[in-house]
Amino acid sequence: MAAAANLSLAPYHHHHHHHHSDTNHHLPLHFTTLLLLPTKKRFTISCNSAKRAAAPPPPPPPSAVAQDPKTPSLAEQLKPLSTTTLSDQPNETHLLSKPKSTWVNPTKPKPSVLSLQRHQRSASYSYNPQIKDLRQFAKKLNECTESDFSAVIQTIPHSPSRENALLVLNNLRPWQKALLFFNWLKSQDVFPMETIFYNVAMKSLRFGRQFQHIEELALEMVEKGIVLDNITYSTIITCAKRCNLFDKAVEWFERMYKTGLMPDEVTYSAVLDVYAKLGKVEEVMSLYERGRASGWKPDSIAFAVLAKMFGEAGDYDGIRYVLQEMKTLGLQPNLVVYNTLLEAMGKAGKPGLARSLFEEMVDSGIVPNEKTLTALVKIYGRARWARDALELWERMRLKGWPVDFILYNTLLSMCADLGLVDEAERLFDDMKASEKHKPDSWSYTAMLNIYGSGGSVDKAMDLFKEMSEKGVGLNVMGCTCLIQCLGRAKKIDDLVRVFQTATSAGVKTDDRLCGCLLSVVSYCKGEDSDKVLGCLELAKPELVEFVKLLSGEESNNFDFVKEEFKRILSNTAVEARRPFCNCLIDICRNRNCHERAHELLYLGTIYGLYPGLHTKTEEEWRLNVRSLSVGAAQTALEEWMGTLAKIVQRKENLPALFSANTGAGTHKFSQGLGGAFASHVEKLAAPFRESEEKAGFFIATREDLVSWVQSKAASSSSSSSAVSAV
DNA sequence: GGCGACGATA
Repeated sequence: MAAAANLSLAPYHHHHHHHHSDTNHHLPLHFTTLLLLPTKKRFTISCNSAKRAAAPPPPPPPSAVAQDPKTPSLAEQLKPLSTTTLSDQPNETHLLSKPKSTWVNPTKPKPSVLSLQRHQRSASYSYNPQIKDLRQFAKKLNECTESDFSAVIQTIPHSPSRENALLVLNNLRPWQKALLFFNWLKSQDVFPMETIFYNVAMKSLRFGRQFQHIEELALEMVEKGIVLDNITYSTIITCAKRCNLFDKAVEWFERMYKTGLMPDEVTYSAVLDVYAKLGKVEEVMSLYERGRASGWKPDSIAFAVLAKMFGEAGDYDGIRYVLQEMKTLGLQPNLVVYNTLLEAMGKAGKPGLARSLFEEMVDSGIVPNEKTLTALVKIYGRARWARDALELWERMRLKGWPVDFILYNTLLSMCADLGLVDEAERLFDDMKASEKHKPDSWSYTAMLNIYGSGGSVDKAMDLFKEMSEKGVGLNVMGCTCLIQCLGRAKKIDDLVRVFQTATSAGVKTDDRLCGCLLSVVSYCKGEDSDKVLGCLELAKPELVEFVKLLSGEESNNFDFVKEEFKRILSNTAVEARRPFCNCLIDICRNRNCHERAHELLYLGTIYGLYPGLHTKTEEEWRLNVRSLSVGAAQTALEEWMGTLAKIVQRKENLPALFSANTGAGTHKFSQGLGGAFASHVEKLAAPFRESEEKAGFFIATREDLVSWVQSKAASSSSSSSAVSAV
């Protein structure tokens, strides 16, 4: 409960006071804050921010509102908002006192911002006794071919009156039919085409994602002088959004803006979503505040949009802002908003707050659905909170909360990530026993992941057989898990068989799978290595070529290797680049090409594959090898020792402490790194010792290191350097 | 007898 209170109380607080103009000092703190700060990580909440944020000063007099003689574009309007003042609570006189305000609709004599027009469904329709016939007719139109259309249209059971025509148009699903019918209506010329006909036709076109056609209709409306209303604009905008034509969506909103039409709540949230999907957080917040200032009361959908946006940005303060705003407006989050907020909390890295928000939701009487639980399971999994995840699962079963495939599979992959083998098996059996949710290829993948990373080759292969028996397709990830497992068990013939089965069944190989094959190559010899390279040859031939180049007899020059390596990396998915480099380094070391291994580590570093490999503070220099393979970590250690030796010899300043972080091996792939590192330290006789307090750390003091370098120089130096030293 | 002209979540 304490955490729940935490969530909603602290208001926004900003640190960036520059740009803070005098003109907006009267606005509530959160308002100006949001408009002024740079997009990324704008806010940090400090503990005392709640105390510092006093009650907002009163709004300015209406005359303080800036005016423009011409109608500027929306972009122009949104930008200067940060230095422009707007009233928080406008009223009618306020608006009428500035007739040129962009947001006043010139076609309407009495603009009412506060009561936005929303269509009243009941009012626009009355009961139509011919509905059955007309629906049947619409069905016939839907099902006929386009060439039969003109014949079928003649069989219309009743006269195409305005209401009848609307009813039919409304029931035409395929956009082609809607467009044909719409054009037919126009050719009949029995009544004038009103806005609603265009809107209904556009709905169908949007369903078919026909933005081109929608835009043509809209331009036709403009040309014929038919009024475009909020429904028209929001249909156009959401269609553009669905077609990923975000610039078009903005363009049409700007157009609407220029006509002076007031957006209603639907248009607001549609446009906010467009800006949010474009990553334009500043614009979203400007528009949000502008809307609020002109009397718009944001609803749950608008807040879901905002929450999603802040979640995507991992912006925790933004999430708090949403909660605060809802509270201010006296709006209780609904299920969707809670789900969005929960997911946002997860993305912002706040599992504890997500958990308390979830409890708050349940306490308020809202029953979680599949999406809620999926979001939460993901969060607990990522936080490695096995206990919370399993307790949640238990609670789901007890309460009979809804489950679906995604939730089941999310639970399974959570078990895979946390190494919960027994629980995963139980869950998998549950799925097999259930009627509705038999394990699918995702479920099998999660199980293959568990058995694969746990080294249970036989169980993994049993699953593989079971899949083909049950007709469940193997996907790339399952294939990768299986191959990794077979590789470690040195069952290379099985590996090749799995690879061939998968590819001939249509599995498209990806760079992760190639990285997995490459890692098998790195620890295989002779014939085995050739077999795996044979698989890799089919998936990524240039990589095999590069492996041959690395161990080739001909002495390749560095620049050539560099160019080839760069070419391969740029044709490789980002997430597979470091694994490639790690494996290639391992391959070099296993083939005694240590020089080349160092070159590859160097190249990997300059291509940004190992960010944070070295960190330096005043007191401590650290080598961070957690994301490196064994060979790469050894290479990095050698490199570091060489550099440190030079620094000692040059008598430059050194910190008191040196450390190497291998990680404690809790992650399934990093196991064994610590041990391998320890033995390499021993081989080099480097003065690092495993830390007793911090698992996964190797420590050396400055004194140890200096004396090691000096003794090494003394023992290994030739007589000439010994002479020069004298 | 009961008619979806506009917006949100994995």
